[in-house]
Amino acid sequence: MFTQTIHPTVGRLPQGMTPPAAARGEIEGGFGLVTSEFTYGKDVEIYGEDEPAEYVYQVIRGAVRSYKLLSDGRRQINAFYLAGDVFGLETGPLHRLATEAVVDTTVRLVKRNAVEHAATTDVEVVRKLLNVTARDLKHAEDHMLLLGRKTALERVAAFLLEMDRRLTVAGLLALPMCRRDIGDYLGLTLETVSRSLSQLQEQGILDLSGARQILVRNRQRLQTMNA
Amino acid sequence: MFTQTIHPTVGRLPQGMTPPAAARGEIEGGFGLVTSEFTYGKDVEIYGEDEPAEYVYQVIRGAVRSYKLLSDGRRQINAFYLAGDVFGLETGPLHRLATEAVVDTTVRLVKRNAVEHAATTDVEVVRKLLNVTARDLKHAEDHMLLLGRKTALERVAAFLLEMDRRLTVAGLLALPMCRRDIGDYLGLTLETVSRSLSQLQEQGILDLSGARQILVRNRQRLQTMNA
DNA sequence: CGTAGAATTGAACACTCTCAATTAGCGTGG
DNA sequence: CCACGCTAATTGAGAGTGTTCAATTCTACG
Repeated sequence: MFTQTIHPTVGRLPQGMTPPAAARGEIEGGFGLVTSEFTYGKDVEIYGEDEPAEYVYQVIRGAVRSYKLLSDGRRQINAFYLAGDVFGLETGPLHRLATEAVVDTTVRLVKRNAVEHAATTDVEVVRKLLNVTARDLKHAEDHMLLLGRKTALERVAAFLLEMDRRLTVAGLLALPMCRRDIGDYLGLTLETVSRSLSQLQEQGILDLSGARQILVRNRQRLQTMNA
Repeated sequence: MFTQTIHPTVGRLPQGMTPPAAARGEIEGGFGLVTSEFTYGKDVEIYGEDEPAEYVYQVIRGAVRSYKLLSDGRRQINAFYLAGDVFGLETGPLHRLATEAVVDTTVRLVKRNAVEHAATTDVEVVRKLLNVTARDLKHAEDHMLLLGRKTALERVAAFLLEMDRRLTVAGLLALPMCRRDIGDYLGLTLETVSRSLSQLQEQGILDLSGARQILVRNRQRLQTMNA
């Protein structure tokens, strides 16, 4: 067995522990560097805020949330990373956000200094890093508009459209995250998220077949709600 | 006279009009490319959302707001760019946000395709682009926490600390933007911004000598409010 | 000075939050 | 396979923060 599941009680990758190097591949399909795979259990921290950035990650299977905390525990989730997404890339020495596995999640890792090294000589590598960062920035810009200016219903509609686009399989949207995660992503409470979803169901726009199994019946009306 | 002020009624840089090439310099102190200067009058649009990205800009003097609009006019200001800041850099073909001069503002411009060209061969240039983008992303991440999870008072405190850091001269903070701009930056109404400032003044943390002339009396208490 | 836009302040309202109770869903073990 | 138990999700009622609308004051500038 090449990958390893760390359970919540175990915590994250211990100091000095190297992920198994048996699995090799490429981040973003082309850094041409040695990579490893690693599996994190549900709710396990991958790295903490202000922790040294030692790896760059790519989600192979599962989902990851990145977030910041205030001193009293208020949390803002900046992004959910799903299969294929690259995360954990930094230009400075530290991670500016913490990340956790939303569900059991397998990631591919590349040593950060390997990427750094490649980036000093290869223009294409730096351009890839720029593209990854620019994608995150675009997402952040859209999300600021949502957080600063949209109503609860508009936020939930936007969330559903984003997730619909990113992880709908066979017409069914299977959310990996709980209502609290959604609330912390949208700047709402979990109750408001729940009420908004119920409201969308009453209006016949959705079908909730189980709290996390969503069928989008009227994509167009969701889009118009998105202002 | 090498620079030109366009007044609000005139609008922005007209189609096909090239900024005067008389002034030369460098963006970020080192792209080594030919640049021009241009001056925009107060409230004049520099570029619109989804407009082709033809230039990269650097503020020489003044202040710029970048923002997104919803269809009904709600506005979210993502950032204020002040003297020295680079803005308008895109990896795609279009600007994803609109920008306007907050006050009469002089900018340095570089043709985007000149930057693009330099970036195909010179690793250092791409690294600079990456650094600029990463700085914007870090700002956006911090701002998402503010918009999603902070109270009105915490937002205003954070805003004052940011502006204090970036443009206090001789102990006095001279804001270039109006209350509505601040509100649209912080996800609040202008009235709430005004009330929060009054409240900070009552508590003796600030001294408002004129609505836009602020003396920060107790920086530390502002920092603790910032949670 | 006079005027127009900007900022402040007040009062009532609304949207979202908080707190609480109930229901649903899911994994575990008998 | 079903029952149990725990967590997640829903729903309700009341409270609160920030908004809206309106009036007044301030300030910058012609």
